[in-house]
Amino acid sequence: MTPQDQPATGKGAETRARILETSLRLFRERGYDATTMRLIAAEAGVSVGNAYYYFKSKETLIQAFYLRTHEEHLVACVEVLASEEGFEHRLLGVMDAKLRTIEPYHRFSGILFKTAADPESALNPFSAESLPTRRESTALFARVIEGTELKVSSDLWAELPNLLWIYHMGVVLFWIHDRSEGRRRTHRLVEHTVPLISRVVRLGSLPLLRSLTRRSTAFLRELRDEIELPEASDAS
Amino acid sequence: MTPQDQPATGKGAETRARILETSLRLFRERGYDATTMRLIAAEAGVSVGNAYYYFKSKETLIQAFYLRTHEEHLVACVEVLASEEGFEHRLLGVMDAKLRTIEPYHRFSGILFKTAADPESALNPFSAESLPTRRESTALFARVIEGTELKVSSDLWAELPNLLWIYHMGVVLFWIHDRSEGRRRTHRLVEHTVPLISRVVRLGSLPLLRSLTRRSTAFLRELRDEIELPEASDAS
DNA sequence: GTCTATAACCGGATAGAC
DNA sequence: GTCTATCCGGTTATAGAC
Repeated sequence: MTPQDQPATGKGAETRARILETSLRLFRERGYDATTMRLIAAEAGVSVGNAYYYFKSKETLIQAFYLRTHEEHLVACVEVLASEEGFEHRLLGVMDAKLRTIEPYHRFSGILFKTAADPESALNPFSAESLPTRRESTALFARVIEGTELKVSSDLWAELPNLLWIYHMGVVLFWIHDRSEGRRRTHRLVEHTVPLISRVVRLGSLPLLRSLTRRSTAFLRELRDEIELPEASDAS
Repeated sequence: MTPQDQPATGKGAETRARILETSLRLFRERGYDATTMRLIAAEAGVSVGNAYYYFKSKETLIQAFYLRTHEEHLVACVEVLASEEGFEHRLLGVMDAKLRTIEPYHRFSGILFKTAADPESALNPFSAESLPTRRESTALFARVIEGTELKVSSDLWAELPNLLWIYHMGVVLFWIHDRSEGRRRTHRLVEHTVPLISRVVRLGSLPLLRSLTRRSTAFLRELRDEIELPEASDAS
């Protein structure tokens, strides 16, 4: 139906790609607000109406950006995940890869979180529409803990990928607001919090903390089920 | 100079108030987007240009909303903070008061926090412009721990208000995305996490976790200083 | 110097012709 | 699938009234 999702392989696919590339370049170069739809259209050599034929709104272009950086992140993680074995090194590597992947877009990141914070927007990472992407992203963190020496209880093991995904969202939030040169503060944050997480996770297995861990994971699981199941409200 | 901050006590003060009340009412009734500046002006019985004379942008109206709910929250906390003595009860009371205060605005909270999330915006809670409000809000959490039986090391004690403020921001973020009836999920989240925080804080004093706590609080303090000092960059 | 009103401008989005 | 013309709403310029 709409040519707005999978460009498939028609003639217009090339036009679509041209508009997308142009807009991402302009976002990088001039930021989001300064990049008007009229400018994107002009630079891509199409009319405004035509740009809207392929992307139903300016925001939609952001979604394309998300997808792209996510894919780039996956690629950037391949090496660490293949070579490193320790939990800390793997997590650190994945987080570093993330920061490196999104850095070129820092200037335009403001708008990202802005739209991401809107509960109405399909772009927000907690929305039902984002579930597939979220699952994929969480799967990455599952790979971080798979095949490591990490010894944790099975209930924590099941929730850990989600917890790490949330942690990673928090880091991105910090990054967005980070005005230090080269995002120095965010890098320090990661370097400091990754070992912290590692230690806390290991501590969670101690008998002393067993009941606390168990209750927390149970609650987490319940919340997650409730949210991921498409509004299976009270009455059937 | 600008009549946009303190209305003082002139004749225009009444006009300003009328515009503000009208817009807040319309936001509640029709949502943010459906409330145009032209409509606000018409309903308030002024011209569009006049509305802009008192509020430099539509966003500014949101700032007024913030201020109002913050003040309402303070009032709503007076009782718990005066009567309760235990840390858990005090924190729970303050969080409950928060949720109760903002609940009437849940419908259009998305847009509110959307603009607040923009790093460029003076409205965002992490901005330099928000420092005074942030300090005030953090002070509220300092009052939560003051005069309780809570026994924690002095370094953690110093950082705890900030940590609780961040926790409270996270809860609000969850609340924004909470579509359950009566915000049931958020309430459960608070009920579950408050005791968890209490337990973790107490555990932090154990010898086993002493070094972990010390290193974390040191890092937190450093980060906070760096952020709160107005960009005291490398070179003087 | 305080306040008000009208007429634009600008950019996101849409309608409808080709 | 592509274009032109147009709408709509936030915002600003400007001219002036009290």
